[in-house]
Amino acid sequence: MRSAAAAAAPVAATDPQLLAAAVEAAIASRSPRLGRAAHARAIRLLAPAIPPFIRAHLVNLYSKLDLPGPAAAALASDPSPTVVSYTAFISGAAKHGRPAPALSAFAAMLRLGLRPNDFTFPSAFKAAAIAPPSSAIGPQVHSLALRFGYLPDDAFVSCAALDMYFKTGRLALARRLFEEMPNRNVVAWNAVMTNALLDGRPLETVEAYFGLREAGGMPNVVSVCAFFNACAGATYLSLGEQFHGFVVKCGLERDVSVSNSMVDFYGKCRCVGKAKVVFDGMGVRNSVSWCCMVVAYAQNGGEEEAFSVYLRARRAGEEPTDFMVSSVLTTCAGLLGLDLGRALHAVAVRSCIDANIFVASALVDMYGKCGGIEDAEQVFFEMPQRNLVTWNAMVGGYAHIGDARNALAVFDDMIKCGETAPNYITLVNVLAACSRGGLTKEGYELFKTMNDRFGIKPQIEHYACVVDLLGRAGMEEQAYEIIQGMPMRPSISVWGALLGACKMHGKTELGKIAAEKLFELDPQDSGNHVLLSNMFASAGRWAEATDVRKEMKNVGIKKEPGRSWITWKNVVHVFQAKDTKHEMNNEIQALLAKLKSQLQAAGYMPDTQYALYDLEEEEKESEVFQHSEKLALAFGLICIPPGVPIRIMKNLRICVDCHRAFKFISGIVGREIIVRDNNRFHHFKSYKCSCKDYW
DNA sequence: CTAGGGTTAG
Repeated sequence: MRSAAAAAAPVAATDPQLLAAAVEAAIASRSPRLGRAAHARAIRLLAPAIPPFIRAHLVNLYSKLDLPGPAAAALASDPSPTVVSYTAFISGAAKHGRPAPALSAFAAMLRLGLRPNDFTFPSAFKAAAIAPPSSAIGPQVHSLALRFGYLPDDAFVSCAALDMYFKTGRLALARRLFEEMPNRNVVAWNAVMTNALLDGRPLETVEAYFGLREAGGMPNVVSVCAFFNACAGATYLSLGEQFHGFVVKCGLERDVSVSNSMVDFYGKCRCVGKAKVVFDGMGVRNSVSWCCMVVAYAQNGGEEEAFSVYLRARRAGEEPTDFMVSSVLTTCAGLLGLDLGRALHAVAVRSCIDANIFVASALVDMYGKCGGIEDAEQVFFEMPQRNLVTWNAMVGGYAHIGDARNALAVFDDMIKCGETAPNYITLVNVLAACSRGGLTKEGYELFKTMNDRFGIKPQIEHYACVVDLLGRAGMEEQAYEIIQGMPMRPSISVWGALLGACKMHGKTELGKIAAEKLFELDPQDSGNHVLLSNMFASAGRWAEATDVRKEMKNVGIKKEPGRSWITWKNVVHVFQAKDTKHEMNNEIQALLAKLKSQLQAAGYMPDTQYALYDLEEEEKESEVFQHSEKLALAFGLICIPPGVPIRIMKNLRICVDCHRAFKFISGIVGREIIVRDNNRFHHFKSYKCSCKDYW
């Protein structure tokens, strides 16, 4: 901020030194506006005789601020450009990911007979490293550097060449250059370490580090970051912990980037506590530090903590960056916090980062997961560019609400557009959409042809989807055959899908088989036991239902209590079945009684098949009328004004009777009701649900 | 006045 103020201060004299200082300040402020002002001042005060070094300053100014047009104009308007102006231009263009202008400027200076120096070559290599790898530009720059005598002796030039060979995928050439380097410094080792990381070979990063140490070298900040990064990627927890000790001894942990990479490392190794210790101990933090801490919580099930770290960052004066907003949005998706997500969308718009592809994709994902499909569509259709993750998020959004038609349509668009090939996640989402939307034939066809059409072999998740798909449609036996023909061991989700289907269609015997497999794979899970017990109960096989319950008790498995919650005026109201503790219990009970008679008048019959024990019908009826989701709905109907959709969350699947009742209630009282359970969304409107009773 | 290797996200 100080530098911005300096740049804004008027330059009174035509003193070139003062002007140069103003240009430096404009660069530091990273503000194109101040940069243009500095340029205008230079032209006004010094034209027509601008000293050569000021011209180089101006080229540098525009290049550093990433204003390619003005930078090129400033260079072109210079009657006698120097190596320095050209190098500044090349450097800026390379830094901002514009290899083409950088390399053509390099060619232009050669044509003018200007001799590239030891500053020029590193920037030229940097540009060559990000040029299309098919072009042979990198080796050409290499031979020039040889001819001008900067290779192999100049350390800066050779390190830049090394990095270029790695980044353009010429591994053999890179390794040979590395072997032949006479001055193999830390930066050379770092280039090996970081490029191994980029190519997904963390073990090689660690090995290169030990190579550096054996050669008697000392790691610097970059080496340390790369090492932690490798440990994070490969979850080498104890190696990273040992390294942490060493880093502290060297005093390198005082560097912000090093500490950031430690926070990230501990987070990725599922040690949020240790991440927090590092974060709390940091004397200086930057926006990346806050972001690493948010991500550490978010990726370890600490959505609330992640969000509160974000709020702390904002209070500490951090601007919301694209990194931060996209990270926090995933926590909103996890919390199902549509309101929080909307608020973040507004933040993104205000900070002009809502079109960033990461942010926009995160928005599509968040809206899709939080039940705001129209908002997801709007973001999706308005974004300037899309990539694989964006498409997957949109298809996934449709899958969540079971809109198979639109999921298939978007998938079709993706294929037709031809820029992005689908991956296995895309196909999981499409199959899941078909399954939930009841497009059995289309889904099954896609499953059978996905390898031929897209070169994606069905993996375990695809099998789980297709078992679900067939199972929901009442083809449990066919699903079972597919399971038996699987080339890999069926997972929990595969057997779970079969069990769910058997429960849905009362295929008790096959369900028993699936349940037993599940008990083997995950003996502590309560959900499967409950499902099997309920299945016996609905078949009237009460003795077996009770046996399963007893077994659960013996093994010490507790059923997770069903909970539903609803947010009203920023307060979360949580309900459990038969809950009477809520402050508005009397009003809730009164409304439920009234609804019950309205429902019966409308032709609703309670579905008591899943009431847990062998009770008399009437008792079962009152039992299902105290389910947590019904209590939450009654509360919502009392508090939330007409016209506003009522959004309810549940930690387990919505119960069959509640589902039936909600359809009636949505029609009787003319309200939109949206239930998000642990499986999917249900949109109730005018006696119907978006799932078409197929879930 | 110009230079190499770097931390965070969907």
